[in-house]
Amino acid sequence: MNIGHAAKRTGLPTKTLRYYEEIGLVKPARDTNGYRAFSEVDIHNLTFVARSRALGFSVEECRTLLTLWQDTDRASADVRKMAALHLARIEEKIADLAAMRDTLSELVQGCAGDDRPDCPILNGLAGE
Amino acid sequence: MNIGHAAKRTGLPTKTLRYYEEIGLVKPARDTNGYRAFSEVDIHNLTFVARSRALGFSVEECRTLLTLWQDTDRASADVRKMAALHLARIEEKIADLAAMRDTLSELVQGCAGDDRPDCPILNGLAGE
DNA sequence: ATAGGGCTTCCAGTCGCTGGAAGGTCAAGG
DNA sequence: CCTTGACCTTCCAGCGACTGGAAGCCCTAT
Repeated sequence: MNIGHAAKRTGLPTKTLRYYEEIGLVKPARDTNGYRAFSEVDIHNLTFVARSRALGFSVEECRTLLTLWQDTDRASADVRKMAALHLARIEEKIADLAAMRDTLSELVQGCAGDDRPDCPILNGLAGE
Repeated sequence: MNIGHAAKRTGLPTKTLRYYEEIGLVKPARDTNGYRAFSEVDIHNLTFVARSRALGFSVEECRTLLTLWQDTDRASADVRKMAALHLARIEEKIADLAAMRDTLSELVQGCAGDDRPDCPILNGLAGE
C-alpha cells in the first residue's frame, strides 16, 4: 500500500505520514522503486496515533502510548497515569479558555457596535 | 526607562519586548549608548497588547486592535466584530476540549490502573 | 512519445516566543 | 585605576507539528 492509499485509510495527509516516518513513529518498508510500502500493522499504528492526537496527546506522548500498546506486559497503571495527567491538562485549558470567554463576552456585551468611536472593548483592553 | 524596567512594568519578558520591536508592534527610542528607551506610551501599548494576548488574540490581531485603539475615529462596530469572532473561536475550542475531556474521562474511568496489562484506555485508542 | 498523476527528497515557512553565545556599557567597591 | 557583576546589545538556532513548494523520478494510458 503506497502513501496515498495509506493517507486515505488513516485520514492523515501524506505530508504527515512522511513526517511520522522521519521522526520514527512508523517505519514503513520500501518497494524496489523507493516508494513507501505501508503494511496493515503500520496502518493500525497510524490509526492509533491519529486517535491519540485527536484526544490532544502530544506526538511524544503518542510515541510512549504506542510503545505501551505494543508491550503486552505493560501495567495499565502506567497508561492510566498518563491519561489522568493529560485529562488534568485539558481541564486546565478549558478553565483558562472559559475565563477568557467570560471576560471577552462581558466586553462584547458592553459594546454598542455602531459607528461611534466609543468602544468599551478597547477601553477594557487598555485597562479602563 | 530601559528594557529590564519596562519588562517589570508590563510583566513581559525582555525577550518578548525585543521581539515585539522586531515585528514593529512597539518602536522604543534609543539612548546614545544604544539601549532601548521605553516611553510611557510604549508601556501603555505593551500593556494593551499583553492584555489582548491574555485574552487569546493573535499577535496580528493585537496589531490591528492597537491601531484601532490609537485611531480615535474608529467605529466601535469594527472592534466588536473582531471580538465577537474571537469569542466564537474560543467557544469552539472549549467545545473541542470538552469533547476530548469526555472521551478521555470515560476511558480513564474504565481502567483499573493496576499492574495487570489489560487496559481499556489503550483498547479505546486502538478502536476497540 | 507524451501527458497525467503519484511518488521521492530537500528546504523553507508557520507562530510566538525562548535560549544561548559573544560582546559592549555602567555603577560600585577595593 | 581596575575589576566585578549586572545590565544591555546583536545574531543565530530551536521548539511542535506540521505545511507548502520546487525539482525530479516512476508508472500507466493514450
